[in-house]
Amino acid sequence: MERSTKQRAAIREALQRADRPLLATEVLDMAQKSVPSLGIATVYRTLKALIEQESLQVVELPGENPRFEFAHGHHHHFCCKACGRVYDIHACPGDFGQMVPPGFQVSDHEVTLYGRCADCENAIPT
Amino acid sequence: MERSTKQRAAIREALQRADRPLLATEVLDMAQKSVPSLGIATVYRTLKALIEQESLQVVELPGENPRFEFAHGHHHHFCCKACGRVYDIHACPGDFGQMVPPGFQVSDHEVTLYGRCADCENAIPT
DNA sequence: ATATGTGCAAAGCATTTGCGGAGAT
DNA sequence: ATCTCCGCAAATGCTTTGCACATAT
Repeated sequence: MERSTKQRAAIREALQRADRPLLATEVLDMAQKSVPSLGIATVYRTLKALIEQESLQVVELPGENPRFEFAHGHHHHFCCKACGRVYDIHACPGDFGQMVPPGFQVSDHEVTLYGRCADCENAIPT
Repeated sequence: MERSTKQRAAIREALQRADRPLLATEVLDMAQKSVPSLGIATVYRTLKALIEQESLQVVELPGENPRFEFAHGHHHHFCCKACGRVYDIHACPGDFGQMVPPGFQVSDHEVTLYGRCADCENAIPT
C-alpha cells in the first residue's frame, strides 16, 4: 500500500464514516459515491492490504459475509435479529480462563451477542 | 427427512463417530467409505435437513468453513491455535445483558475461546 | 519513465438447485 | 405405483486473479 489514489481514499473514507462494520458491497456502494467507476476487485484488494497492515479488522458473524472496520482495540459485537445491523460493544466480560478444562490455556476470545437493538425494541413488534 | 437411505445413514454415522465438528468435505470423505458413490450435493442436502430439524448444529469459526456436529445443548467452543482442533466447552459465562447499551435486549450469545489445548501445552513449545 | 494501481472479465471455491433416473415405501 | 431421494452438472454468490491500460511518483 504505497501510492495514494482516489479509490483508496474513498474506501478509507467509507469505512471511517461508518459507525459499524461494513460488508464489502457496502464499502463499494459508499465509496462509489465519490468514485463511481470503482470496481469491487479494488475494494477487495484494498481491504486485504489494510487487514495485512492491521489497520482493519474483520468481523465474522456465523452465516454472514465478513464485515470490515478500522481496528479500535478489543471489543465485541451485537447483532440485531430484527434489523440485521451489527453494533460494537465496548464492554468485555473479561477472563474466560476458568471455563476451560485443566491444562488448557486461553489467550483470546470472541463474543457475539444477539437480540434486538434499542431501535427495534421501540418499534412496533413483528 | 422421511425415507431412510444408505446415504443418510452413512452421513449420520460419520457425524456420530467423530468426536468433533466436521466440515462438509470431511463428512463426505468419511461417509464415502460406506457409500463411495455419495455426492457432495446429498451431503449438503442432508446436513441442511438435519439442521432444520435441529438435530445438527453449525459451528462457525471466523475465516473457516462451517463445521457440523450433533446438537447437544448449549455450549461453546475452544479452538487450539497450535493444532487447530476444536473442542466443546460446556461451561457458559451466563448472562451478557448488562454488557449492552440501554434499550438493547440480549436473547442469545456465542463465545469462542482461542489458545492452546492441554496436549499442545505439554508438547515442546514452538 | 517506470512501477504500481485499477477495471474488467474470467477463474476459484463452497454451496445450492434443476432434472432425469434410482430407490424406498 | 408412487413419490421421495440421489448423482450429476449447471447455477449461484462471494472473493481472487490475470491482463492491458491508467496513473502516481
